[in-house]
Amino acid sequence: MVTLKQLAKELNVSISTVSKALNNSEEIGEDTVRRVKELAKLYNYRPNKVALSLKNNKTRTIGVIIPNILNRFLAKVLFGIESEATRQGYNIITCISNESLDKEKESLQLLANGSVDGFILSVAKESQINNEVEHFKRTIKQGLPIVMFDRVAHDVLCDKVIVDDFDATYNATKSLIDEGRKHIAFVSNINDISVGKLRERGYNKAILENGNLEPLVLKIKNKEDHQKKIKSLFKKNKTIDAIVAADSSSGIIAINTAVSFGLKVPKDISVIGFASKSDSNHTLPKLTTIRQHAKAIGAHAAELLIKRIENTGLEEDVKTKIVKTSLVKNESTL
Amino acid sequence: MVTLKQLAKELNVSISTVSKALNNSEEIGEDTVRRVKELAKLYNYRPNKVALSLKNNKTRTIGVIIPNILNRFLAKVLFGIESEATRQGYNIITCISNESLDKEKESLQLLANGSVDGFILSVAKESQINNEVEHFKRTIKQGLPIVMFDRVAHDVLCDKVIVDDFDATYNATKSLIDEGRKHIAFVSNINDISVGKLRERGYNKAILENGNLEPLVLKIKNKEDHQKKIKSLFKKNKTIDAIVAADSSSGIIAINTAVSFGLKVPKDISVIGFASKSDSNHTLPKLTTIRQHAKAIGAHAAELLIKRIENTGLEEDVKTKIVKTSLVKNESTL
DNA sequence: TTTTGCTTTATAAACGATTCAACAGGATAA
DNA sequence: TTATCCTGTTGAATCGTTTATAAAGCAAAA
Repeated sequence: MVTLKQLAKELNVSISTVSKALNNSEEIGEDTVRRVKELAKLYNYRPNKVALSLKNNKTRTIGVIIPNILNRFLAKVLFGIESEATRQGYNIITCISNESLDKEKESLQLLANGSVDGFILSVAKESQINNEVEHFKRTIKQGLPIVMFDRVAHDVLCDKVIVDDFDATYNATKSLIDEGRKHIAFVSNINDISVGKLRERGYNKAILENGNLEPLVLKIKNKEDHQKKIKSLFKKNKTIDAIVAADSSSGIIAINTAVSFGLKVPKDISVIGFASKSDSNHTLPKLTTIRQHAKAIGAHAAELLIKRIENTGLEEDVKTKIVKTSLVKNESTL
Repeated sequence: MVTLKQLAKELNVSISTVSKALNNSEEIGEDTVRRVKELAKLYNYRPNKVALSLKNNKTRTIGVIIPNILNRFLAKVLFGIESEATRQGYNIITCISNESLDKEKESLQLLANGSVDGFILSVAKESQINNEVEHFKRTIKQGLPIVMFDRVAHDVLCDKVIVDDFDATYNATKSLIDEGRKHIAFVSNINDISVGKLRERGYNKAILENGNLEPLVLKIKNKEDHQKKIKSLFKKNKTIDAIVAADSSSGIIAINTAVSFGLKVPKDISVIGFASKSDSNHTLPKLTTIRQHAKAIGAHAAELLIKRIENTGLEEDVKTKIVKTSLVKNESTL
């Protein structure tokens, strides 16, 4: 990589002259500017990012800590973050916490040494279960802003981007009631995280509001055989005529299980689930889904963080942005 | 963030004394070392990463350019890269090329300014179609090593990690022949990339080796309705009794379509596809899959790159590592 | 002639760390 | 007494930038 020093030497001028010439400073003579720019172009000179970061005490880099990259929703949020960050001239350093509290702590520590200007993260399952938030607070106190998305820690004062989980399942359940469904079950594989609990509450509210219905909730633990549990739900409850799934896997498995049991979807049974577009297009019939607009969530998070990074001093109040879900009617509902 | 300077001032010693004390230098007196370490701990001092990078001309950061983060395989490779990189004390900066040549070029350019020590990437679709490789060569000439995985550019001299795509479909097809299948179709949604072509050739070879069989290939373009195309394949070819799918979507859709047509899987028809574990567990029956060991691929790529970064000078010959697939028999084959 | 002002370029400091070279000051050897 | 050797510490250079300050050269004004 060429440096200012090398250009300066070859041109027989000082380093500062070269720097100023490249930055179109008025101070430098036209002729010199031209000569400098020509040589810089020839050698494809780019200012060294690391040197700039040191000088400016800004890295234009965001640390992103994701619990699980194989989760389609989280992957898509990451995509949104990357897009918006790139658009604004920021890079992202990605760490995967693997749902582990220790890895999450470690990643924060490791990047809070000048590597990044701030963090975007979704809280690891283990951290949520243990309600551990000290590491977040410490990071913020160190002067590094955090934006949390989806799974957030309410006790931490920082910007947040969340989904209207409660309303989403409430509305989905209501739409099934409006279809005339009488035995609506709720299936969840994510009952240990905040988001999962909110979704269950939304379902419950819709069911209980209607005096004639009984809630029926199946909570599946991570280690259990997902297909088996759902199959036995169907076997034990022959009257089920609709399902609200709190996560992508549950929705897909539910629809496939129903079909394999010879049930007609959506004639005999309706299914609504949280899923990405591509996942919902893979089932047959195509799954009616609650779309979370993951990319937009990521973009909002990046936007909020960058704003905060660039407006330190202003100390604005923290914001919570709610990204509304939409119910996309496909073929698995009436 | 505390700096050496601040510690030095508070302790009334020089910066170099503090630095040496923290690095356990023999030169510094015991007592001083203790005092320095205590204060450093109190203030939670961490050496500034940016300053170190500038000094050492090494960032311990890897640039990763991924065509599409929503692809489960690529996401899992990223996971493998991240794990291995973290294990070796490296960070990763992730860029998403979105299958675009321009974005790929841009990302390389943008990070080749001292931000990273090298690159791991899978070639964007557009770059492969146009057979554009100059930007890779330029980067390598600049002194930044590249490791390519999965979709590689054969004309570029660099380390590579690939899958035995040809053998994978060859063996899968043969196993279907051994089951006694007579009408084996090949379905692909990725025919425009190198990997897809290799997979088709493996299938073709197995079919043609057996004198009695006819190849039947369905190539689906990205814009087409995936489900529709596969449905019409079934309708037009009632005798199909097995399917080899070149990509995850095709396999899943094929199995769901077969089931919805009332075919018994695997009694009437077998399906084999490339898929992740979780995707193959979502179909019913569970999809027999060609497993690519994506995480291992990522880990190998990171290992190769780090080795090359740390052994510059040695100028070893470039290596191509082939990670063998395995055929995991689930419930969609006999 | 001297002062003032303008244009253009150079010098130096700073960011935060490491490390080579220098240097006190006391102990030991010659 | 003087040279030599430790021990513990400090100063300065370096990485690649930017930028405030200094300065050089020259023309115009006083």
